[in-house]
Amino acid sequence: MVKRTPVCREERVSEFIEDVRSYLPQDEHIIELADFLEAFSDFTRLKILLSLLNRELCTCDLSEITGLSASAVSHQLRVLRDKKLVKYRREGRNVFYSLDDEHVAAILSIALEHVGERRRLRM
Amino acid sequence: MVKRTPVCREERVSEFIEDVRSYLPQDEHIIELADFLEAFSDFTRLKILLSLLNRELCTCDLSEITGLSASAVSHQLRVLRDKKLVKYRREGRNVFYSLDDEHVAAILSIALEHVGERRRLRM
DNA sequence: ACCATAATTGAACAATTGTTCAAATGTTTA
DNA sequence: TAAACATTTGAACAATTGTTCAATTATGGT
Repeated sequence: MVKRTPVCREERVSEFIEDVRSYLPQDEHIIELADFLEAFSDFTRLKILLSLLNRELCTCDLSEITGLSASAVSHQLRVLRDKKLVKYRREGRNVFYSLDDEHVAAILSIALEHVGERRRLRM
Repeated sequence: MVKRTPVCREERVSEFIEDVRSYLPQDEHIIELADFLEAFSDFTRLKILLSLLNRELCTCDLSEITGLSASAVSHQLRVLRDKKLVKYRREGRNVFYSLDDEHVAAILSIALEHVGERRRLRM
């Protein structure tokens, strides 16, 4: 019996698949990527990030702005800190947060553009 | 008793908070944004998207490339379709998928740059 | 009409997530 | 050293997620 691996690419299968694979980052790096992008996936975290797009804010500001408890905000800020989307500095009793770098701002604005465009196209 | 709302911004509180809020998109739009960005948060979906960065691929190719069952891939493709990250066309028995627009590719490359940079900084 | 291949679907399950609540830690001022 | 405010933490819980498995739909070839 002949080897009958996936038929959708016939004989070319292994080299074709290998070619596409060769352009992919290593699994380990894709995991890092997913970990980073996952931070953008929650409503509360996005609201925090969008607020920080304009200026540095403390936990208690963010609690007021989002209408969530300081605890809930702090838990999400920890996620954003761990995934390196925000940086922070303490000033007296307050801890002020800001976006970590321009990549974070860039992703937010491209995504805003995308959904804005889609909305205009009625989707 | 005097009104004692959040103390971290004293009397300026309401106007300050309102000012930050005024720059935020409506909640409804933040939900759309989260919905879109959430699609990037999973390892498998990311691998699919990164594969499609180079060329159009059918479900069975993607199954081979990712090493996942056709069913698992198809479930994730449905998510990507619903959230408008990919478009598709049928050709005979095969359904070919490709990235929906440049925004998707742009987000992927900025994110790759971000984690690459972070990696170089040993984080 | 039948069979093989391709793709999708629905139900089920374990695993993960985000919030709440209560308690603890820092920091400043009296 | 108290008391007040700001922030963080850990445990617990409901809700959501991604995969597997079995069944179904779709298309093309014989």
